[in-house]
Formats: sequence, structure tokens, C-alpha cells
Amino acid sequence: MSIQIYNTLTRKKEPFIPLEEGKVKIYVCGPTVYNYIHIGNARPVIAFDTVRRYFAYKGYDVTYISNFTDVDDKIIQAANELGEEVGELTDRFIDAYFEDILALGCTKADAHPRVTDHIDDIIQFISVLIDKGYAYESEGDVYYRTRKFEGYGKLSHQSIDELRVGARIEESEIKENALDFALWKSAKEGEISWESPWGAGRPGWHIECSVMAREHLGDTIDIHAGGQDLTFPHHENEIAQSEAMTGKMFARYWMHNGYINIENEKMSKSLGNFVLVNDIRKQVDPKVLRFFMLSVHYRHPVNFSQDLVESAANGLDRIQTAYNNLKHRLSTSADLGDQKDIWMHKVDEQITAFEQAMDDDFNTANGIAAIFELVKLANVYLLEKNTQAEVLTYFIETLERLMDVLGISLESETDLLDQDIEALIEERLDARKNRNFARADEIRDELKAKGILLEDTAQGTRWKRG
RNA sequence: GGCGGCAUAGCCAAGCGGUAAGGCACGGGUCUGCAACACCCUUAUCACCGGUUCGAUUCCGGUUGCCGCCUCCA
Repeated sequence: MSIQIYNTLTRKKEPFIPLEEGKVKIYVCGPTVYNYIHIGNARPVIAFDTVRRYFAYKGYDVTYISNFTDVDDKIIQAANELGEEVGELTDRFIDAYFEDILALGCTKADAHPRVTDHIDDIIQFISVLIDKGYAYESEGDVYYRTRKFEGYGKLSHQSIDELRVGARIEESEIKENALDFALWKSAKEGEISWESPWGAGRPGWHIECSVMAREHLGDTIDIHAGGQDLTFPHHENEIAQSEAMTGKMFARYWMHNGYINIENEKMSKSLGNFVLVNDIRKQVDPKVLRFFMLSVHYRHPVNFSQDLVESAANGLDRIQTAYNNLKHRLSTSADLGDQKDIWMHKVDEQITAFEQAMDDDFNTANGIAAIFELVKLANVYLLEKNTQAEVLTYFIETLERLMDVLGISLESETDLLDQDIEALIEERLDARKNRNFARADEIRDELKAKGILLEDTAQGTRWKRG
């Protein structure tokens, strides 16, 4: 079964057919680096990191590119306000970005190109568009001639005539048409700028992605992804630029993730309800944040609230506990029992269910359901008097493998017990043998106060951090 | 005005033509020295009104209510 992808371009789920057998080239629009990222920024990073992981799981050779917009109005403004050089500011927030996304279990892209490293390519690209009649210079700016590109509007399914010219699109004298957008902006006094055939200036927002995607992935890429709000105008404009340039299809599949709301409200600066990843990940286990986001299909909106995150934490805990218990059993039980094939088969069924879910437009909500079924099976298996190492191992490895697709590691945090604690657990075992339950409970409470929870099983006492 | 999305149990969330996955929370039971973990049991006429169909949560039309894009935005 091939992977089905909902393609914004066609508004349909389509079987994924790579340009090149066994390979997939993905470009994800990255952040404008003038601040720490918020959880809304984190959603596409997590969603498409998961897409990337699943492709890899399926054996694809994935090339994954995500850019940094490191020069634009907001950056210049922020730098001015902070009295910092643009380059300093962007370096700082790029570092912060990596810290944040790594904490969230995302892998770095194969390349993170920056706009400021591609100025020459951008200038060249724009020059060709001008030569081809798709762009024109006007008072030091260069604009894209939207009317000239026939397919304009095909991604957002907007008719160019229906687009409302908002109050903020100025019917500028220097543009031929209100919908024309800037490829090159002339520099204002004192602004960071680069020399160009049209004078000192800097790139417009949309051109960078066309240039960098082409540079790193070629004329046509398999998947182009980003937040829903980028569909128009950003991605529409990218298509116009790239296809005018190459005459070839720019991206075959367009994926867009849904929004995040905060406590049922839109996240916005005016409401002051921005949640920065850098803050929240210090309060909530980033694994939980990731698990929470993946519990909803990527195209649907997700509501971020303390209660919902907490309930996700409890769910993830169920998976973690089962995993820990399997490991504990493996290390404490004899290799007995039979019916190996039956159990292995049941595990396989859930692997299939997981893959079917993920094949269906990366339906992580259903994938997680399959993992929970696996957990249920494991818990039932652990009820057996005798277990087989091979079965336990298969459960453990499968859980690791599937959770890894979701970018969540179940490996314990290398925190070994202090000798003191270990001694206490030993002492408690003795106390229980001697039916000195008062002392046993005392020890359990003492450890609980230190965040160590004890669980007595037929195979001995196991513990976990609580 | 144009384009689009969503409405499923207390909460979250899949399903999208054959009478409802999964998780969280709640209640009852089993296991346990007591717990914890776990297991078992219990919980939904799928916003409303029409239509198509042998049959609709699922398709079509309409109504209501939320939401997004059309302007920087993940």
C-alpha cells in the first residue's frame, strides 16, 4: 500500500508517487528568526518531521530542507529595537530554534539554508524573471507580474478576479497591479542591503523559497509543506515564481498543517496568549507536547490547554509504563511459556494497523490508537505466568520502532538509582518478607517523597520516577 | 463578497455507505499485606431539517453555530 497524501493543489488524497523511485524530496517553509518560536511554529516542524520519519521508516531516502528567513521587515525592526545587528539577532534565534526543536524530538534538516547566503542566486533568479517578462522594475523595487502567470491562484483555488483587494494592499502607483508582489525591495536609509542591478535592497519574502528549494532540491520537488496560512499568498507566489522560471511543475504535493488555539482562542499577540516553546518545554515534558500534537491529525486544528496536555501526559505515561514493565519482566523472568507465534502475530497485526493509519495521509491519531492496542496486548501478555524472552523483546522493539516514527523515545533517562535508594528498596524487600509492613510502607513513602514510585509484582519490585 | 474547514460520549479524538476505533476522566469488580501498575465490566440514536439509497454519522440540498484564508502570520 502506498502512502496517500492530501494534496492542497488537487484538494484530494492522492497516492504518493515519488519523482525518483525510492527517494523523496521535501521542502518545509521555516521560521522568520526574530524571536523564540511559539507552539504554533512548532506544529509544522513536528508534523513534517514525523512525515519525514515515516518516509524513512518505509525505506525512502529522504532529503529534507527547511529554510531560515533571516532578513525581512520584522527582523530589521526587532534588531533596531534591541540595538543589535541583524546578523547577531538572527544567529541568536537560530541557535534558540535548534535548541527548541531538538528538545521536541525533531531532527535537523539536511540543510537549513539562509536567505542571506543566497542573495546572488536570488538576484540572478529575479533577473531571469524580468527577462522573461514575469517581473518588472519600478523605482528600485522589482515586482512579479501576477497577471502574466496563467496558473495564478491554482493552489489556493482563488480566481485572481475574486481576490479582494484589502485595505492594506495599497493601490500603489509603482505597481502595475495591486496583486503584484515584491521580489526585491529597495533599501530605506540605513537598512541592511545588498547591491543589485536595481540598486541597493533586499529580497522580498516569497522569492527566497523558490530560489533555495531549487538550489537544494532541483526544479521539481516531491513535497512542499508549511502552515495552512502560507497557502496564500506565500506558496501561491512561490509557484508563480518557480514555474515561470523553469516551465516545470514546482512541487507535486502540497501539504498544509492546521492551526493551534490556546484555551479555545486564537493565539495572537493582541490576546497576549502566545506560548513560546522555550518556556513551555521547561514546564511540560517536551515528549508530552509532541505526543499531544500528534494525537490530532495534522490538518485539523488543535486546541492547546493545560487539561488536554495533562490528559495526553497520562496517555503517554500508559505507553511508557507498559514499555518499562516489559523491560522489567524481560530482566527478571525465565524464558518459559509457549504460544509464541500467536503473540507475535498479534503484534504484527498492530504494526499493520499502524502502517495503514500512517499510509492514510499520516494519520497519527490512528497510529497512536494502534500503539495503545499494542500496549493493551503487552499488558495482557504480562499477566501470563510464563513469558518468553523473544515475545517480550518483540513487544519492546516494536514499541520503540513505532514510537520512533512519532519521534518519541521510550528509553529511560540514564538516571541510575542512588546507592542509598537501592539500599532502601532492598531493606523494604526484607521488611516485607518479615511482614513488617509498617517499615515497608515507611520506606515506600520516603521514596515517594523523592519521586520514586514502587510497584510490587510477582517478579519483584520495580520502580519508576513519578 | 470569494475560497475553505469544523460540529461524534463528561473531555480529547478517529471513522466517512452496512447500525460507532483509541485515549483521558468517572463508577463497579479482580489482583495486592495495603498500594501502585494492570486486567474485566459499564458509558453515544454521530448539531438540526429534508433528499438519494435496501441501508447514512458517512453522499446531496438546506438551516444553525463555531473557525480559517483572501493583509505580516505556522
